[in-house]
Amino acid sequence: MRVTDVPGVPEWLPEHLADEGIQELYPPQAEAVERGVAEGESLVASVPTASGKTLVAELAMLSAVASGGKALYIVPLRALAGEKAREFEQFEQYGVSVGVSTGNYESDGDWLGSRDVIVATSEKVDSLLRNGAQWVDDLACVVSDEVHLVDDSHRGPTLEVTLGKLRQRVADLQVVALSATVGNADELADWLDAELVDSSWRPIDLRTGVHYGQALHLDDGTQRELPVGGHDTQSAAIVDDTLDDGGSTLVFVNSRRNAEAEAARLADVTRQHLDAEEREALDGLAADIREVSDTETSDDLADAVERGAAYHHAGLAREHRELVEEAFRDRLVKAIAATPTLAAGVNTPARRVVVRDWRRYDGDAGGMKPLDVLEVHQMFGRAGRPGLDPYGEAVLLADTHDELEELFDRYVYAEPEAVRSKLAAEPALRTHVLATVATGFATTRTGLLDFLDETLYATQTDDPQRLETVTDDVLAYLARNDFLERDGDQLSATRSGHLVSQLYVDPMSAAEIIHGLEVGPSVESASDGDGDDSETSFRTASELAADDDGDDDPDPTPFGLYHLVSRTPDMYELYLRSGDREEYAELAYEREAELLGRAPSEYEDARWEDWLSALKTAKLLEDWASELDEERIAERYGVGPGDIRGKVETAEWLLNAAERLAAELDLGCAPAVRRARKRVEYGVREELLDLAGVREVGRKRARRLYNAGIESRADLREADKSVVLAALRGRRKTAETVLENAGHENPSMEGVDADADTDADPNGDVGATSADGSTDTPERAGTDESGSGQASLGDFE
DNA sequence: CCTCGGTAGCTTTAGACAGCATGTC
DNA sequence: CTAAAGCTACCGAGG
Repeated sequence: MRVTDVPGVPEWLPEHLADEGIQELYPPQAEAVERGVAEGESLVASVPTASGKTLVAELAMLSAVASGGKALYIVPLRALAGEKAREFEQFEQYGVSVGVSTGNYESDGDWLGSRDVIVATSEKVDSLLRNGAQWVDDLACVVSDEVHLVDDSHRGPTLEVTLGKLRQRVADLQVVALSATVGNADELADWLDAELVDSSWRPIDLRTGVHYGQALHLDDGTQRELPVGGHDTQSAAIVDDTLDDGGSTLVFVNSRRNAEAEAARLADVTRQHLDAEEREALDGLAADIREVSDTETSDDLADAVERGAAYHHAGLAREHRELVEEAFRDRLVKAIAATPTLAAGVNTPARRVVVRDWRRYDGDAGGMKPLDVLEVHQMFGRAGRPGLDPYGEAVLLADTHDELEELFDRYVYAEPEAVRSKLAAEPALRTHVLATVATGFATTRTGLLDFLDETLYATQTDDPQRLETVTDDVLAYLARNDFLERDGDQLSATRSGHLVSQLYVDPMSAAEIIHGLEVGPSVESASDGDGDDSETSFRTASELAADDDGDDDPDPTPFGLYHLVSRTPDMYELYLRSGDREEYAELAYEREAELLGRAPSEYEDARWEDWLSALKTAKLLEDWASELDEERIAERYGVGPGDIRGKVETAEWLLNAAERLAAELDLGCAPAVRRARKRVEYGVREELLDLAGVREVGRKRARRLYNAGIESRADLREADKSVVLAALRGRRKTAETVLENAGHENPSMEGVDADADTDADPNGDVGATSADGSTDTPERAGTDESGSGQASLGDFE
């Protein structure tokens, strides 16, 4: 089918596509058009990666926009939202406006409602629905990318419920669901009342197979010699062979450590294939990588990149990942060893894909579990760049002949699994039942069950009772925690229930937070403890005054609050390593007075384990909020820069929720919670909060200013400019901007010289001392560097 | 004394959404 | 129901 023959599409589109080199539709695209995607028909397209799904979505969205409606494109990842929006911006020249909305990014300029095409994550769409976004009623078309993720036990239910709500709210809404090839695309189509295109067609050839011994065994029965030769590993030999042909390779492994070790090995191969120009470019890239973060992770990555290889996993900072992905697309980095981050993320195709590890540790299963066929096929799908590679090749690695045969049966010739809804689980229903009632989607138990009856789960289950049973359990839980009220069949959300729904936290997190804040420190009058009065000194004069006003509950400490939000189901747990149990059990005892709520006993195994794991997270957050540098934190907790950022972000979000809940319930500690949140947000100690609130002043600059005697925003306005300039290490432009942001009358630095007496020595920064800066436990003694941070420690002792 | 290689035993284990209001070194 | 790679400490041989 030619693009000129597509009905319903705006008239400028065929020419635009022709300019892009698209004259003829791919077979699955043509089939989608025949089923009416461009004329408002709902459709499930179950097709391989890179077989033109995006164009199918565009045909649907553009014809919807052309007939006066809006289109919504739902993505599973924030990073994908940006990528998709950039693709759709090609249509802005025809007057189609595009907006993005994710948790950390909102389209600038006009309000979302004025956009024709909106790209958002499923959670953000859910949240927008909960918060009453009006433009939803103008939607004509919704595209759901990677719908097979409804199978995901954590995030799948959100997508499932959100699609259900959109369909219920907007009559005749066109739903275009794009899926990887799955075992039961027909069931998805049934659920969405949609037409089905189920195809395995690909624009470029993908050969799959297994490498065993000295040869690549391919799915068409052929073999291709590929000797391991002098190489250490099969993957190294494959990378070498691919490079001989000018291609790049993606190697999937099952752990971060494996990714790093593999990258180091592959770098020995890739370095042999670099020319002088590439070496120079890679040196520059390595320097950029080191610049991103001062951690071992960052250094190791740079070392590999200098030699033309890289690793990729969630411990990397976002900038790291972006740099690596971009360099790989530019063919500068020749091989990447990656965890599954890369299989699901932004588009990074390679000539060859190697799935080195096909089993992954699963604690619940008690050992290594084989990857799903669907997951392996997703990795395979990264092989072959349309228009650039002549073909793609994806292989698994076998050690034995038996394994060779097993891998062929298990993955090469196997059909992907069926997608199964995970909705009927308490954690999922807890949040969605509350939101469904709070937003008025359902006002009765019957109405709620009717709504749930339209979900994928209901169409798939052979135990219809189960959904009802779990729903009743969840309703009881929500009522018990005062988020919901029941009156016979009637359901209504309480004020706090509404708030919890809008804040988008798990009701169980909210309940834990509320309980912790209400009960307060587990030991009475924590601040009157053992003379080490570290906790009260965090409080400002006005707070102490407030306490004198008859409120005799001590405020929770930041550490107590960090622990509280860290033990919430919304905070991903940090692993306890060997020795950690003892270390954090000791910390739990030392800081017992600060911890909020009832501590579990050491004999309640699972709870105690969670308690300690949360304590580890809390300590990390406290270190961050005590200006400990990234490098030390990464080393101390065995995490990467990406993990630190992730924890901090989640803590910020949950502490914001805690603050709002405290205010709503009149708990009085909202200001203390706010300060704890600000400290995590800025990564500073109490005394820098004011300074770090000035734009362009972060934890480092604030500390330097403070050490130079400038302790507040007001000081900054009246400060001697030469002192400010010296504290900011002589950066005139920065100093001007900072003064301007602080509200200085005349920020100009013209004619000002840095004050030679002001020492901007970074060692003046507070180092590794922990926030209480007092107890001399062995574990801390070694990190207390002589003389560091004297100026500020006084405030804590 | 140092280096290299081999090995036994121990340790560790993927990912990433959301609120709100604006911005690091 | 189900593990395995990588790292470390250690040993012995060779230079």
